[in-house]
Amino acid sequence: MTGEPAKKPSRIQIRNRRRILDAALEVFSQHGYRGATLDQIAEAAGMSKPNLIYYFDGKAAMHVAVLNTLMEEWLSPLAAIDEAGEPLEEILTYVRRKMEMSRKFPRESRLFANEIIQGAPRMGPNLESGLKPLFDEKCVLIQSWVDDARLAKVDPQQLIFSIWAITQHYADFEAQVRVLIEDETAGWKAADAHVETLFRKLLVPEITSD
Amino acid sequence: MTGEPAKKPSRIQIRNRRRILDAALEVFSQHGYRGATLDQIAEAAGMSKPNLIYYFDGKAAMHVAVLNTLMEEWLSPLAAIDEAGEPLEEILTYVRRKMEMSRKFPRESRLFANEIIQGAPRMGPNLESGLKPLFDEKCVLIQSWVDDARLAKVDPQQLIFSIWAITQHYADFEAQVRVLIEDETAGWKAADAHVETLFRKLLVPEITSD
DNA sequence: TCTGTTTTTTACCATTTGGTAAAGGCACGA
DNA sequence: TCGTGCCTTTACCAAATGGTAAAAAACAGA
Repeated sequence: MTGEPAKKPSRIQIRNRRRILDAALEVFSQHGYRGATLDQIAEAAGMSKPNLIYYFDGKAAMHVAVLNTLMEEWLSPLAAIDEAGEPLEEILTYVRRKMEMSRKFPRESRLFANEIIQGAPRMGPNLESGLKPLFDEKCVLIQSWVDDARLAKVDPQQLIFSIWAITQHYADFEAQVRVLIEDETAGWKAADAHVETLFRKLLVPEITSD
Repeated sequence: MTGEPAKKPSRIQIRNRRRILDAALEVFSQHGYRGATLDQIAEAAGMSKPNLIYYFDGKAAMHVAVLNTLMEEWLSPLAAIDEAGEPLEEILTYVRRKMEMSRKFPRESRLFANEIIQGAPRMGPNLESGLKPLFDEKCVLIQSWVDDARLAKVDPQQLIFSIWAITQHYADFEAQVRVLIEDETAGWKAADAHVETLFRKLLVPEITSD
């Protein structure tokens, strides 16, 4: 029923596909889909343009491949929020992991940012099917924590948006941050401390009287 | 010393320049600099492509013109933070005005976001000369408020980043927000309340004992 | 080593795109 | 009414860009 035999990919295929995806990530994240050219990607991947087409069925397919490849990893910190854990600590851990990802994978962050800002023209369905269910699930979980007074009263949806906005800001708007903050290392340290404080103050549950 | 005589622009010039800038804003904000085409802008402006070039010296010049035209207005809420005002109320007013701008001028927000994400290749100097002085000035002000215990201890730079990140998120990532939030009107209301709470909790000064 | 298959490259090509040349249209004062 | 100078458009162009054809090169199994 699956149509094609789907032969096992050779070692060369695996290596080259990886190289192309990495090059594509580099170029797409810096210039956006439209601004990226196959020549740029080819050069970054160290191979000729037609060879890209040999491995991926055109520019659009390459873009989708990059997005899909990274999507799961990108959402893994959210997925890792544990129902059984201590609510405040779970959320703060999530925040810390997001900050870490902004630092380690700014290209991935900008790739998604570019796509979303431009209206997610090539990722729309993926948002519905991949992101939305996970988002909804975690919102329900956080709401239950709020209802049990284990977190301060907060709108789970808005909370997650805030976390995304702040943590990804450091990667997405890095060019601006760099202009405004002289010492980069100190800046990151201050950012970590600030974000920790901010969400702690927002989320620490009130002392109830009953 | 100013070189050209700089004749007064005719009514037609004023009208058409405005129309072009608006069309350019529309197209640039949706597709980014590279993704936008002169044909798209021409169509949006309701005139022929060479006519654009008659009014603006090429695509890059148009982009810079749009950015510069909007820069001042975009920063006006930050500039409006008043040294003489009540600290917490000043900051919250700033936050509210930023939220309002996200709602009313999402195109402007996305225009800047696109530019910054891609490394501000055409706006770099403008950030240094236009944004940085204002940013530094307001950081000093906020720091003085903190030192006087009129605000909770907070890193002014990080505070401003947080405000930008959260408020602009609703405009820049609207495509994502729309997928995840069903009721748009309710979403905006919740956003307003959430943002208000978040920054109030962060900034309300501790009761000091001495 | 020989052979069939996979991988890669060298020309190409059609379209798109930023920009130009030059002529036509139009408003407005003399 | 007639120029005169501002405005606008119709062709065009050269470069860039996504993609193809087909041959060369590298590779793997017998």
